[in-house]
Amino acid sequence: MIVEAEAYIGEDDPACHAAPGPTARNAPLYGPPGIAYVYLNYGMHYLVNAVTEAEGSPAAVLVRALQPIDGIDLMMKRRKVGGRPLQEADLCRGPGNLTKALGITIKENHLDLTAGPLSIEDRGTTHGRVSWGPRVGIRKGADRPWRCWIAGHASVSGPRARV
DNA sequence: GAATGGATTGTCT
DNA sequence: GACAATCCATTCA
Repeated sequence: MIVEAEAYIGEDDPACHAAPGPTARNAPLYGPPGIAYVYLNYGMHYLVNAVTEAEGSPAAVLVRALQPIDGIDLMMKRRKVGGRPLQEADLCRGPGNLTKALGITIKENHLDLTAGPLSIEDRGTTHGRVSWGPRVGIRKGADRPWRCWIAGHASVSGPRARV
């Protein structure tokens, strides 16, 4: 279950990967909505986006955190680094962690999110109140309040619990 | 052809 | 609270 996400909308958004215009890397953003856009950042973390449609502009939603529901054993195995115990709520806490827990790599780029092994579905329910605020971890365009998360949820990323 | 910086995380002090 | 790890697309010469 997705508990945290950020929107990156259009070439006007300096933090959006589409800001420099169409390139080989951000090509999925210019394709049809409902497609996964995966890329590697900081040389070590894969981040997964859902390509959306925003009045004709290239746009995507970055999936930042999930609450694990199924396959927790497998996630534990993938995330396990040291011998330290791993909290269930931490398995998919943060955009880099969740791709690791789900085994998402660059191979999942451009996958159809409406079908197939990697998909997102609307279950029509929200577990808690949704808060909105500024996006995390970016330098440009940090003023846009395009991050949303479930208030107080244990799997929401960030240095401190946000409400 | 070479340099630069980023939508992060875990570890160390 | 600060910093290293590490790769690829873009930018500059």
